[in-house]
Amino acid sequence: MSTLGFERHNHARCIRSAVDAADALCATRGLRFTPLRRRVLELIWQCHRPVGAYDLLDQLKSERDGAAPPTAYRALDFLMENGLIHRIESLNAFVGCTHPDAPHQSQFLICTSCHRVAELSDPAIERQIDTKASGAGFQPERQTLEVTGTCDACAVTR
Amino acid sequence: MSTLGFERHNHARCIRSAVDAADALCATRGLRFTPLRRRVLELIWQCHRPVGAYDLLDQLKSERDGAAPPTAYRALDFLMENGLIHRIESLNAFVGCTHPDAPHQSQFLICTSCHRVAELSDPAIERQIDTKASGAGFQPERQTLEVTGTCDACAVTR
DNA sequence: TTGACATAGGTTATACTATAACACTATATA
DNA sequence: TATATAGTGTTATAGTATAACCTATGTCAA
Repeated sequence: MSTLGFERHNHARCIRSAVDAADALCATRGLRFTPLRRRVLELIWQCHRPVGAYDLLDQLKSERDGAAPPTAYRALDFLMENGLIHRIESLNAFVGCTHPDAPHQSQFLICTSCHRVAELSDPAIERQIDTKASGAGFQPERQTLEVTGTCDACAVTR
Repeated sequence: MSTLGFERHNHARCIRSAVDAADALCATRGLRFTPLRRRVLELIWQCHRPVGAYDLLDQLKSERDGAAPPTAYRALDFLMENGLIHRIESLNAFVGCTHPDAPHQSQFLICTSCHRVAELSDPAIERQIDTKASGAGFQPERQTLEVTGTCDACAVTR
């Protein structure tokens, strides 16, 4: 089974399991998974496309009074710090992490046609980058890999 | 000799050679390397730190009347389209390309201490990413790899 | 040489993204 | 239940990028 996220799947279950996983993870780590943080994570998981902070904010505004940029950004910061979402740097947008339990670097395939993204999570690539950086006398801390192109589905229907 | 850019070097010559190379490249390709574009490239090469568009703009404003955001962004677009500079996505900033002659993907080491960056340009990593993406049914077009951490010099003097 | 076209740059306005700072509330726990 | 800490509300502002329209300049064919 592919874990790439471009394939068809039961999305309602997909959202639920992401939120449940976050719930469990927060419980384990003693983190406060507040209604706002939970809601923001749900909104991000509505689709496999990266969501902008202000798109999120628009939604939050329609649901609660007085939502303002910090409302969104603080929740996003919490979710990022705890590995529940990733930031796609090249899009200034956020996407749910598909395996928040295992620490890993940010690796994404981004389809420029349907705008869906898939998390790559290739430990071999991660290691190779790490090795190369270290070999150059650099102490690597965080990697961001973003590959744009065309996903399977979009290539077929072209 | 390392090509990583963190080491000491004759920087005046470094700028000059970058601009000369750009000159030659534009001549070869029939591109118009206008005074504005040349100046923006020079400003970017003033240091090996990524430069923000508005830092650049401040400098341009002090040199020419009526410089406005589009003044900077258009020159930056030209330089990027032609591989003379790269955009560091995680910093919203721009840095000179160290080998604009050879097509390659964006690979950077970014020191969070001194804020200098070095271009990695590792074809093996590039290939591995390409292979992995293709294997997942994705047609890769552009790769962006950004590694943050601590450079050699900063690690020593800590 | 001149006119037509395309490219580059000037100018104004605005959209989009993110954070600072301070007040208030909720929660955890001693 | 007092206290400390974390979370959120609220207002303001900083930082990044593009749209749209206009003028100037370079290019090239007739």
